[in-house]
Amino acid sequence: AAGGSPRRLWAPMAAKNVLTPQAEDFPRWYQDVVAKADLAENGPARGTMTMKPWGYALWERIQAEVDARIKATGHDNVMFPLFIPYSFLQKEAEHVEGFSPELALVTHAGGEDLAEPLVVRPTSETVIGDAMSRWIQGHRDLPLLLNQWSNVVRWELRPRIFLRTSEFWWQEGHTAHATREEAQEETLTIHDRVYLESIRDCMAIDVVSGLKTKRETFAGADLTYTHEGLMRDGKALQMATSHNLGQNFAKGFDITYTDANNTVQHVWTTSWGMSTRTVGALIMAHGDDRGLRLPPVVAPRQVVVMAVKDEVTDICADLDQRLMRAGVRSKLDDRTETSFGRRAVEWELKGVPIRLELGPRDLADGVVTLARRDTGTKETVSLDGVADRVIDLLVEVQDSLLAQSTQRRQADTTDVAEVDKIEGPGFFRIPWNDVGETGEDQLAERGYTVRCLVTSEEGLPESRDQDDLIAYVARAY
RNA sequence: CGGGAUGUAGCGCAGUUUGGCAGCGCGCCACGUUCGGGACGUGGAGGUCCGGGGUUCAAAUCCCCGCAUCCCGACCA
Repeated sequence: AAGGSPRRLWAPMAAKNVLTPQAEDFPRWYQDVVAKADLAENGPARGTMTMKPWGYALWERIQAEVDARIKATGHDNVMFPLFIPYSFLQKEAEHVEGFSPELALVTHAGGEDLAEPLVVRPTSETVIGDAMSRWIQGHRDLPLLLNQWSNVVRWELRPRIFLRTSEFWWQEGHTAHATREEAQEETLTIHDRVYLESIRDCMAIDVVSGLKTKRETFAGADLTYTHEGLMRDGKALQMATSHNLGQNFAKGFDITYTDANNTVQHVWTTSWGMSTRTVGALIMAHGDDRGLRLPPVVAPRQVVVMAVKDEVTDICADLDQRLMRAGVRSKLDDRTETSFGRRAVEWELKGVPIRLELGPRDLADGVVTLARRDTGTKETVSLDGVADRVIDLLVEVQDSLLAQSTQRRQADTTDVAEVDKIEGPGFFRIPWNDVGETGEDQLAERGYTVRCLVTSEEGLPESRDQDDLIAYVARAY
């Protein structure tokens, strides 16, 4: 390296150590995991994102789990237009006011200026509300349960890969009901079943579930429920929201039905969404110094079978097949022309929960070496019993990751009596009566927000006016 | 929009102060040796130095204008 500066000479060494997380530069660590796990890269336009195969496979797994749960609650999938006439947004006053600053508008198309600008959808309440007004006539048309998987655009000022991109992919559910009670029940069912199960049971992330304050409520909603996860650096992240929209959109779009008494009534609607942000949450909640750690339920590959030497690839292929027949998402790595260390590191960075390493020495002993990604430990298991052991261990790893998430959330939650005592990372529990909207504004000046309100039993409140509410306060992404 | 930086090979960067052959690491290609935890050697390919204008014998480098990106803040329904 003639003429090379000292810094240049140790660049390869430094490159191996960039994953070390430090509180003050956690986002940097996060970006390194995204890059080294080969999940995604920044897109050509500001704040956009190109998802790479491993990142997409992970998102696809999350989608599959969420979609199955949505279908189980009786919803049908639909597809609505990407472009929405600007006038649609203006039909609900709070909605347009809330979204205006971050809208992407198409003003020119087909070689001429458009008579009316088109909004690239930031969410689809308006265009779906327009359809609902035609699709719903009588009470026999209710409830109407729709879900859409789509990309939406919100021109946020500070994009961050996966966590807040200008364009993101999500699932948005939209429903219409005959009564307020039914709409509220739907909102809570989605929140407690579809979303909580997806986040807690599939992604192994423990959350605080509650009601948003007025300040944080979705533009156009009466009530917004949220799941707030706590990331490794003590900052909270909103992982999914469900909205009871009351009759706000029903009145704006004239969505009415004739009830059993031949009276025309406005419907009650809900909407709810969960996005690619959850991939970011997964990284931030479970990642460690060696990269991503994936919970087995959402891992695109749960096990990778590594052939250490060429002569064992056949037996490794058999093992891979055996695992797949046993219902395990297994992958054979027979790239023996690439060094073992490089391959092992690649699967670690990508977060595959279990690696099975099989070489001639193992084969001679009738065993296989099993490496756990979450703990970094290795064990030797007999070749005959490996499938059973793998299945048990996948469950154990899943449980262990959730337990770690729960433990972190509990350890990082502090009870305080005054707003002034809130300082540092983690959640702070404080009676909502002692905060109020004034206290909320004061907290905002110091970078804190009320993430959500819960009842004294940690349950979901039915209204923001209950007396016993506890506020969860934290810094947030 | 306010404050601060940056723009040079696919990626990460040096070179700009003091104008003088376009460089380094990683990655990529070929061959060989390796390869039970991020291998090494030799050779090679790869460039609109963000764009436009100016100064000069000569500009990545100096001057002017523009554009883009990143960081801090505001904003994040």
